[in-house]
Amino acid sequence: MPYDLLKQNIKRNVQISDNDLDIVCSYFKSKQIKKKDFLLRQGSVYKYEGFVLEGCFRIFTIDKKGNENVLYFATKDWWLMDIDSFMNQTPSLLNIQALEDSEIILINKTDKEALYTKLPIVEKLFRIMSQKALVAWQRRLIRNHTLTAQERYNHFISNYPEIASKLTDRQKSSYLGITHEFLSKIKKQHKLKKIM
Amino acid sequence: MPYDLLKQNIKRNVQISDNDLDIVCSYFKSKQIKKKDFLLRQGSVYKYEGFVLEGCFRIFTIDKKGNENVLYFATKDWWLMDIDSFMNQTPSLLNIQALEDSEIILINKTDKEALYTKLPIVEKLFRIMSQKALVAWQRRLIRNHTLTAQERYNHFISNYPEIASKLTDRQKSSYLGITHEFLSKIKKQHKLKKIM
DNA sequence: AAAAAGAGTTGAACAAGTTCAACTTCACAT
DNA sequence: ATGTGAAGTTGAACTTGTTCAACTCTTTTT
Repeated sequence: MPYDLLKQNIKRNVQISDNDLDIVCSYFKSKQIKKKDFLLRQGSVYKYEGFVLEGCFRIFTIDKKGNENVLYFATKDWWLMDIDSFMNQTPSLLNIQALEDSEIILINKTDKEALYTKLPIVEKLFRIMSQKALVAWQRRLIRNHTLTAQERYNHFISNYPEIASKLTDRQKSSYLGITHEFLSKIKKQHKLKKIM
Repeated sequence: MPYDLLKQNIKRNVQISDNDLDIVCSYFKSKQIKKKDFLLRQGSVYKYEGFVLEGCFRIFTIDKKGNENVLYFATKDWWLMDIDSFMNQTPSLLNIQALEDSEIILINKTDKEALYTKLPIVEKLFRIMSQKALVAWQRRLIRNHTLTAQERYNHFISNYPEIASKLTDRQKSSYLGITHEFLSKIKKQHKLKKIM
């Protein structure tokens, strides 16, 4: 049952019949992605919305100075969407890159629109998912305003240990909005505190 | 037609019949709020979702150190929602306060659920609105990571001049995630640059 | 197995933003 | 009209985080 993970994920958000679940699943197609390959590159249009079955992705932008800025990571059981580009079919500001060999399932825009029409419950599903995501983004912004880099680092590794364990320090620092040099110093401080 | 503003707002997001629009509007009740009064206080449960007809609100948290942290402002034609508290009917982390005498229209949770069931288009409406909001939050986080306080200030006042004009510098600084003293210094720098 | 590239660490000098305290200016309630 | 409190300004000392360069340690590529 390769789609079991997707089904469980959906059931956590809406009440849906097994039959409808099967219909939803039938719209998705599986895809393997090799480590370091891109699912999407800045400037091109995002044609698929995805759900990660296995592996790990980073979603990031590159600013004018050439710095990479990670918006978020997506591992097993996470949705991969570039809402802006997907919804409006405009060039994306984001890159989506696999950090390890990964497997995802994809749905394209036309099929998704069809699915919304065929099964109104899907509309509700994405409404609820989007609202939950919105809350998460708001909380992250508050953390960025109120916590120090040290505190944000601690929050990240204790709240997302599975993801953190797959990442290099450079990737973590990019997500936290600090330089990798400073993250290194934070970790040293942390160790010193433990010893004392 | 006091609900014209709401109707126009909705029509910008979904195609909807005038009849359905009237039904949607009939679920909202108007409320006047005096300057400095709270629509919601941290710790209480948010029972209504609102749409601003006139005036201005600030949505903010107070952290452990006692600092106020503005998440966003809402003026005329903006939605006022504390999604987390409203969706799950749990105590809110947010405060919503009127910055001037204001008028909003409200819908309560039970009625909103009823509306979702009665008119599936409303489900689509809020799905689309949430997704658009999500994009805006992601972009704001990127700006926070990549821009200096100076640049964020410039971005804010040039992108939201109407809102900015209603705010004190303290409120702006709280939204930008800096101290009001530093904002004052930024403005001075800015003026000096203009002169030279 | 060697070479090359990427990842982490460290230090010194620097820049960005904060804190605190003192002062000025403005709004508005009485 | 006046007093009071909130809003804005400024400076000095401070903290947090950056930059750049040098070095080490792994990984990956060949």
